[in-house]
Amino acid sequence: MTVTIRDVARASGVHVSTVSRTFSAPHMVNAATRTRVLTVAEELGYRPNRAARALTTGRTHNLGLIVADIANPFFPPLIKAAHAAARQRDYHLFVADTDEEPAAEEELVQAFSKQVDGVVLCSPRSSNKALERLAERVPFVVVNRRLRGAATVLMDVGHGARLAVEHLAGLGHRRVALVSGPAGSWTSAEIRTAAEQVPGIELVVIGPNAPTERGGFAAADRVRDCAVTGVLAYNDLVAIGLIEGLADRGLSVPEDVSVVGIDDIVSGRLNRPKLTTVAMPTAAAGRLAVDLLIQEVTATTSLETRLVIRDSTAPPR
Amino acid sequence: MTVTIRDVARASGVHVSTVSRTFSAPHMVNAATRTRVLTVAEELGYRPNRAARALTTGRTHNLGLIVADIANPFFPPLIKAAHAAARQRDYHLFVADTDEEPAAEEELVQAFSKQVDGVVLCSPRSSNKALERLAERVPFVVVNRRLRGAATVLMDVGHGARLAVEHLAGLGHRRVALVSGPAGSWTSAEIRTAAEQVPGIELVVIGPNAPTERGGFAAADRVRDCAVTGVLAYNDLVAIGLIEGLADRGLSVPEDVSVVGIDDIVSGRLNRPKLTTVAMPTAAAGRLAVDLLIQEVTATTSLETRLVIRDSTAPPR
DNA sequence: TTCAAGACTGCAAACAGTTGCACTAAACCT
DNA sequence: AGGTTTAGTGCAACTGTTTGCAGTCTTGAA
Repeated sequence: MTVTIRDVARASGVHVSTVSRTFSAPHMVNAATRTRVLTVAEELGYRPNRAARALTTGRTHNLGLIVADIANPFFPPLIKAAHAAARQRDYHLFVADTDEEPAAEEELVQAFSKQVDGVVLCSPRSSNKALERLAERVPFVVVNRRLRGAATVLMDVGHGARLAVEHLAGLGHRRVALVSGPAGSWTSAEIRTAAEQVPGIELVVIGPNAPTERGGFAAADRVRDCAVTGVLAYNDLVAIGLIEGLADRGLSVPEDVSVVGIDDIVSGRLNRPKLTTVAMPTAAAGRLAVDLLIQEVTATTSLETRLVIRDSTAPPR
Repeated sequence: MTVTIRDVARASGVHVSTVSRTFSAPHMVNAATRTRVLTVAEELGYRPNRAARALTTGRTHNLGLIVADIANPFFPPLIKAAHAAARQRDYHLFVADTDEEPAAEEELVQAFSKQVDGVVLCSPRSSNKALERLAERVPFVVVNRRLRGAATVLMDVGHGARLAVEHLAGLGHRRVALVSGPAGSWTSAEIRTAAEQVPGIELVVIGPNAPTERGGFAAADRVRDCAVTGVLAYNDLVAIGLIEGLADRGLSVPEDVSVVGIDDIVSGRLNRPKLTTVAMPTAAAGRLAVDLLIQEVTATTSLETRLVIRDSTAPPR
């Protein structure tokens, strides 16, 4: 049924090992035989079986990518870039979704372990111990989480948050709210410590909140009650939900309160008002993560973020 | 290094075949030995090697999913649902992105073929012939494309388009534009033929257009020039771009012109005005596609769509 | 008591490749 | 001419698991 290396060997009058080598070590075989084997292989429609190859070499040429929620608009650009980078080096990409369930991370890594050469873990929520245990099973790189000993790619959201709050300060705001993210999120912690350090700004922290539009919507009451003129939201979805919630309460953005988001998802660009936000280099992170994985270098890199000023911020009344 | 079935066999004093059976055919092994093997396996941290298993059984327990553009907001919910369905049956999912390049479809399927038990192809653009050729290599199901002989899941966008145009008619519109999608798209053709059949409506077709916000933006001039009061756009991104383009030209939605999109992506819900749109059951399609694949049934199913009326449509001036 | 049936388990041959080693023949060097 | 290197190829063992077949040991029935 399926054509194997032996069929090609027979049809081209050489031993299987020669066929094997024309594919995995072409320089070791005579040019003439090589082309003969290749044409025969082409005719027969032979493709090396990667699973079988993996068995002896131990390398699968597959990578795993684990995110909390594929449908969260933050991730697709990252996934896309990771896929492109993998493809470029002839790797295939498993994609998995933990559904925001930390336990699923561990299980997925385990399940992947024999089938991939490495996995990239985005914003993992598992404990350090659990991650270290996993590191013994399969190489991985973590994105947006600090982890000793593992390859890491960080997006410098702290810097972005500082820029955002400074932007608000520059517009004349003095009292701003931080509508924070879920408890235990590295990103959320980074944002907070950075925001707190901006001089001349009185920061009130509201949270933790779900990292969703709904979470932002639900925080609207508390934002209104704490008498701020500016808000930094955990991410764009939260910002959009918050803007909607504020509108329901008669407050308009940016006239009554300025809101800045984080991530720069497309919905933010399409939203009215267009969101001022901290652009996260998600594509670069995805690409870099798989490159690190493939090259087996364990470095920790921090990617630049930048502030994109659009229409949701203005001087206070 | 890595613990194999032999290690478990040795440690629990049975033959490897018994260990194998405790995992793949538990009912064939004595309860006592089974538990012994399982505890030993647990202690040693043994996980069956799927690649090796695939070699003898021919089943990899992997599936492939190919879409045109992972970052297109239409797809992530589909991918997520497909992943969940796969996971539920202990399958892993390769995800790939053709970058809107039809040639990539064929190449990706080829590359996947030995490594998956089947692939789901979303809105493929390859020729029928090419697809039939691929069908010989690996089972697949196509989404949003009609293909004889292959398992198919369709979203009944024609019906949705008809509802949309009827909705406009009901509001009193008489002349509406169809801002169509890319040439050769099955979906676009479906929309068109359905929209043309609504009585009492004079339809002017504008296109083909890129299926993006930019495409919609670029169509704004032609929409203005053709003196319509209502528009059906190929998808929500086009609709949003169009609304923006119209605003630039001093036309507001829905006061001056009503716009209805298709897909019901989140950006449409978050957009101002909130988009009236045809909701596509993407999650259901993803789930169904992998179920069909796993169960190896080749049926063709058509999923219901429905009209969601929000704020971008109103009676004409 | 004897025999057949059934429940477990072991044996060994696959599955589709890779790779260290051995071998041959040609090319190169004095 | 003789020896040494080198290029190319074949041989066979190995990767981790499954599975048809055969063997052993119980168990139940006649």
